[in-house]
Amino acid sequence: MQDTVALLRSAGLTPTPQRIAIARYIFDLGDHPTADEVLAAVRREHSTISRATVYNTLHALADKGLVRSRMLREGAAVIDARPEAHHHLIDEASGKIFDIPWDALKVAGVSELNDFDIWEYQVVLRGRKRQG
Amino acid sequence: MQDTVALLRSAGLTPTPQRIAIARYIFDLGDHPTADEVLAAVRREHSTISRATVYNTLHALADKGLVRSRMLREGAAVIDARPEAHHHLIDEASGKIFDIPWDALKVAGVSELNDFDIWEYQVVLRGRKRQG
DNA sequence: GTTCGTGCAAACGGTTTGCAACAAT
DNA sequence: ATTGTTGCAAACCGTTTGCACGAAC
Repeated sequence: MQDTVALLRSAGLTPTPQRIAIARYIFDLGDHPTADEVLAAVRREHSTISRATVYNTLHALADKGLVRSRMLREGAAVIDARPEAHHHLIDEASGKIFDIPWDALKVAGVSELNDFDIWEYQVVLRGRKRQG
Repeated sequence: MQDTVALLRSAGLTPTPQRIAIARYIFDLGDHPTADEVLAAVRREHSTISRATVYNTLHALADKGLVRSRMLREGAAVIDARPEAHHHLIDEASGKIFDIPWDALKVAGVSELNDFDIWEYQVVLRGRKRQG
């Protein structure tokens, strides 16, 4: 909605109808769609939108730090609507990716890796959602 | 060498010259090459080896649990010569991937993720090797 | 002679690029 | 007029697949 327009504008991106639709889909969904899923979803409103525009917009959003591209699925990158640090759990039964809040896990020992300057890390977990 | 032949045989894979060369390269290197890097390296000895054979062998080795394919590089999977649990540090200056021993980091809170059965996790760190 | 492995080529899927048309300033 | 955005098509790259040849038991 207007939030999305303002968000795009404040990031220095002209809020075109296509970009608004892409951004709205990504941020409303809050999930981890692939570029193709974004394309398919936005095609419902904008039947003529092209793959190139989707990739252009995703790159622009990533450059501005509004989203992040993450390699959590085989074959395709996924768009992460939350650029702040958090962990990821991959449900290997459904393929779904769940965000795990940063504070839900504590990693000890990072500062002892003295050979490296670490500026980011995350835990990637694989498992299955419990039935019930 | 003979170790590699024995390794392949004990995994139920006929030790052909190509497979020996591929396995030897992967395990001697101990690094995280892409399939294409394996191909290029093995081409030095076996100039006629094909991409298909490399992929076939990598899949076979992965099926037998001798290596793992990991999504740690953009665009291409990398071969991990160590199937046992450990963490990974990606040097964003060189692109190199370093193994971090399992015991070097402690992750607390995994067992409190009650909605999921977790059967594997790792920490993925990004940073840069300190000069010196 | 059946099985398995190899090599070639084509296909495939995700992503990138070049370019012409078009909008907005 | 310049700048930035879109859409199309082609290219590109990593990976997979189909198939015929050849080696091994």
